[in-house]
Amino acid sequence: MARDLLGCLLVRRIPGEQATAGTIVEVEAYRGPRDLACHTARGRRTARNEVMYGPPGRAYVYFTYGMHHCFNVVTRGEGIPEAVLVRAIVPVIGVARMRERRELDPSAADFRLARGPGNLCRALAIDRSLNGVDLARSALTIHAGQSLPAAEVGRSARIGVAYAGPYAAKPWRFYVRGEPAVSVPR
DNA sequence: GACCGGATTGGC
DNA sequence: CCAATCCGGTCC
Repeated sequence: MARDLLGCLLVRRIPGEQATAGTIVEVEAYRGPRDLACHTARGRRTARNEVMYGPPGRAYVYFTYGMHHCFNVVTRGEGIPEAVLVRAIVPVIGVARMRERRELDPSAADFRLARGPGNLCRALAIDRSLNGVDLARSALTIHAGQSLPAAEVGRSARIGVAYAGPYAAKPWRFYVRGEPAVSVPR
């Protein structure tokens, strides 16, 4: 599911504003109770991660480090709490609006607008008000894109999960090779 | 109710 | 390397 999300278009709509959107180029799979890096590790079930236990195709948005949001796609649900973290998109629609939200130096390249999960959420104005929304019909939607040749997909360990013991090294991060919008290790 | 640390980011 | 900044998970 994580691999399949690469190449899809993530669209953010706000009434009275131009839409903003981009192509997904970096994701990570979080594989439920057995995965010590997952918010549902060891069957944890709390108000924060509750939507991971619900139906698939919804947004799981959480707030972290006191200042950043992260956006996930719930992939299994109904008792199987797994999700895919979306870490980067290539800005495609409403690029100027995304730039306004980021307040970056005007000389910064477009590929920096939504590189990294926190930056992506800022660029698309994603916050906890979108936690639980249906990604097929809501202010945040995902649309099929062109499929990627396997040769263009890179894999690595996930970012920022060094605490997860044996699961820290699992190669469950997927990204588009050579794409500058992908966060650090490309 | 206290305490600890985070699926990050950007600056030094 | 480290500060920013606040919420949630955990334990008492």
